[in-house]
Amino acid sequence: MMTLSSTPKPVLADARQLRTRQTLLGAMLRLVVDRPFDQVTIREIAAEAGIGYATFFRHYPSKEALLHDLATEEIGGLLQQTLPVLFASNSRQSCVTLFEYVDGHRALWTTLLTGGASTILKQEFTDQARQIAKQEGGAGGWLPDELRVVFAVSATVEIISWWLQQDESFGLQRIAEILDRLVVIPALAID
Amino acid sequence: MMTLSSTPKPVLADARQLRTRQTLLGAMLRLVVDRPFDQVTIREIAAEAGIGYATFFRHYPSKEALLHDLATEEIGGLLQQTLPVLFASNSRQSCVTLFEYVDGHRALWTTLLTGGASTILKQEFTDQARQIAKQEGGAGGWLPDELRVVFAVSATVEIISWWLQQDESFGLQRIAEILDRLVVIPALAID
DNA sequence: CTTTTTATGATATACAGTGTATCATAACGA
DNA sequence: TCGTTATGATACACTGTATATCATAAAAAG
Repeated sequence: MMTLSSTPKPVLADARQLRTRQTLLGAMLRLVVDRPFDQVTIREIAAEAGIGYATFFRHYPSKEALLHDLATEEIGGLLQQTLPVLFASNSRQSCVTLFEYVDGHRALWTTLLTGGASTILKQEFTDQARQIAKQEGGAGGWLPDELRVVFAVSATVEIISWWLQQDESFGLQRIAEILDRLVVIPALAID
Repeated sequence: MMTLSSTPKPVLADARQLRTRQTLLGAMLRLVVDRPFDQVTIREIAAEAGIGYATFFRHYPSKEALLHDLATEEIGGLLQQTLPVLFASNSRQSCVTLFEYVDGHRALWTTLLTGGASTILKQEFTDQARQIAKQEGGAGGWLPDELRVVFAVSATVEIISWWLQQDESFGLQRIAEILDRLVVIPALAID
C-alpha cells in the first residue's frame, strides 16, 4: 500500500527527538482545544510541553508547521476510512462514514476548523486528495480534475465545519445526505 | 432600495476624515496588488498614503478593518450585478455575469483571494448573501438556508479563485457553466 | 563500560510590528 | 474670525519571533 504523506520525512534516529516531537504534538493538541490556534504562542506550547523555547525551533520553523503534522495524521485517517467506501461506488455510505469519523474526533476537528487553523487543514486535505485523485484518473471531462479536488475539499470542509457548530439534534444521516447531494454527486457526475 | 452594508456607518462630517480614509483605501489597494496582504504592515500603508502612523488607528483598529471596507464595496457591486439575473430564474446567465464582473476587476479580486485576505472576503460575502437570502425566503426544505448560503459562498469563492489562477485560455463561458452545475443548481434544488 | 556525539535547557539578545500617549500645528466648520 | 478637531511627529511600552552561545545530560557507537 502506498503512503499518503507528501513529505517523506527522514526517520529520526535519536530517541530524544522522537520524544520531544511527541510531547510538542500533545501540548499543541491540549492548548488548541480551548483556545483558537491564532492566539496560541510558541512560548506557551514550549511551556506546556515542558521543553525549552529555543528547542521548539530545532523541530519546527513555526507553529503552523507543528499543526501541519497534526493535520496530516488526522486527515490521513479520515481518508483511509472514507475513500474505500466511496470507490465501491457507494457515495451515500461514504458520506455517513466520513461524518462518523469526524463525530468520533469531535474536539480535534472543531479546533482544526476554527481560529486560523482551517487554511492549514484545507491545504493538507487538498494535497492528500490530489494524490489519490491522480491514481484514480479523471472522471468527467466537463470538470478539470484539479478543480474537482479543490471544490470537493473546500465544500466538504465547509459543511463539516457548519455541522460541528449545530445542535446535536441535527442528525448524522441528514448531514451525510446533504454532503452527498451537494458535493459528491455533482462533483463525480460524468458529463 | 435597501442598502446592503450591515454596518450603517455614521456619515463623516469633517472633510479631512473623508480625505484620509479615501487615501488609505487607495494606498491599501496599491500595496496589496503586488504583495500578499499578510506581509503588508500598517506602517507601510501609512507611508504609502502619506499620513502619520498613529493616524491610521484613528480610523481603523487594524489593517483587516481597512480591507473589510474595501471588500464590502466590491462585493456589493458584484451582488448588485449578479443577483437580479439569478432571481429572474436565469441561473446560467447569472453565472456568466458574475465572472464578467470578476474579469473586469481582475487585479482586485486576485488580491482579495490570496495572501490571508480570503477569510475577510468570505466573511463579508457571506454576510451580504445572508441578508439577501432572508428577504427571498427559503427555497428547499432538505437544505437549511444558513448552510445553503455558507456552501454557495464558499464554493463560489473557491471556483473564482481557481479560475483566476488559470491560463486565459480557460474560457469564461466554460467556468460559468461549471459554477452553475456545481453550485447554483444543486444549492437551489427544491427537494 | 568508556568514549564520542548530539539533543536539550537556559539565557541573552536582536528585531519587527502593534498599539497608545502627548503636544504643537494646521485645517476645518460655524 | 474664532473655537473645534483632525493630523503629524515623536517617544515609548509591549508582545512575539528568531538566533546565538555554552554547559549539561542523554543517547549512540565502540
